[in-house]
Amino acid sequence: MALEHAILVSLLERPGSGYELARRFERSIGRFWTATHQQIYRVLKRMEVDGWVVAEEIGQDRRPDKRSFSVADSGRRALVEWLRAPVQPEAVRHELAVKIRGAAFTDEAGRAALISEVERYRADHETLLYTYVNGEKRDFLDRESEDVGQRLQHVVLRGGIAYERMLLDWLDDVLATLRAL
Amino acid sequence: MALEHAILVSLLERPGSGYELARRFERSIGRFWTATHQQIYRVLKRMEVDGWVVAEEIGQDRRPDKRSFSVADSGRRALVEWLRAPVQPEAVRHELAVKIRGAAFTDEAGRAALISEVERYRADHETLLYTYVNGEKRDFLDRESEDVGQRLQHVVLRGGIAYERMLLDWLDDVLATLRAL
DNA sequence: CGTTGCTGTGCAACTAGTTGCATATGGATG
DNA sequence: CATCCATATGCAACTAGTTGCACAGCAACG
Repeated sequence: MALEHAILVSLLERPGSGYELARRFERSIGRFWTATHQQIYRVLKRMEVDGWVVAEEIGQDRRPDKRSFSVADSGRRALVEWLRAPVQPEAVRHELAVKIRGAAFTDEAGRAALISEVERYRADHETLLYTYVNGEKRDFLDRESEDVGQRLQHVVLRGGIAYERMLLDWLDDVLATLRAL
Repeated sequence: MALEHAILVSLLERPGSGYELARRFERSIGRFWTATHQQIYRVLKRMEVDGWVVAEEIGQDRRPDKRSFSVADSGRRALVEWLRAPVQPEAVRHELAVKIRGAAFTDEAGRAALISEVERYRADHETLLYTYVNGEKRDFLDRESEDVGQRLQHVVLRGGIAYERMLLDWLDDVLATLRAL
């Protein structure tokens, strides 16, 4: 598993509570590793038991108290060790591709419905691309003065942007192909 | 889940045994939906119980007997219905991106090891790209004369090619960034 | 003052997927 | 003749991830 390690990276970048982590997984980290808050709390508990992270109770005035987590030495060592291990081959699950090949086995109306779905999917990813591009403009203005962490976050974001651009081009190809059937 | 549906598409394209399906999932279908033979046999059994597929016993001379599956009417209806449903947002799990951001928290030797890993990963995907491109040349010579199924398979393959090209470009960016740290 | 909404934490049950193992036929290699 | 490889099917145990639900504080709105 790598959720532990994604959490370690996120907490090393900045300590935070389970709730804050969950919100980060909806945004930045979640672009390449999704997780729900339930899963995060469960894994966080295990990591605390294993001594990878330590919690600090923080009482808050206008909000419920929270437990802010930081990475302990053994957690950092675990991360460094994991970084050295070979990258596991990804488990690809691209539902849309299955549906496109499945379109050969439905009727005209079914294909029309799929075209609508692809259009909606394309619009969502176009929005996502703009979000990324705006985030890049906002957070990575001056490439020369970036520190190590920022450079690495930036190159990962550039990957997201490249992916979304490639996806939009391909979706146009898909739409043209479906419409021409 | 969509493994059922991926199997339905594969069996509609051509009936086959669990073993044959497993081999297809290592190649064509597995480019966008991975599954092991154990999982396939289990799901296939459930699909048979549900009446989505029917098996035919085939005795073979030089090989163990096999059970060849075809899609039944109710399976085809289930697929058509699923095709109409909205595409679920993908659960992204991109381990390499986590490792790249994690590289901020290791030492020089750790980053060197990561660079080697990225190089290996890049070489693997370059090989994969050549496999796709060769497959395209072999199977999709004459775009005008393609039937519906081939056109759809081809557009999905073009997606795989576009993805691999984008990935290689990005990995070069990653390598340059890591080396310049 | 009731509802909605954000912050904050978590359990329980379920589903999907992985890993390790088992078994059998028969061809090819050394 | 033993071993390895490809074909062929499957169980059992485990791990990871999803879904549904619950509870609590406090602020803002009407």
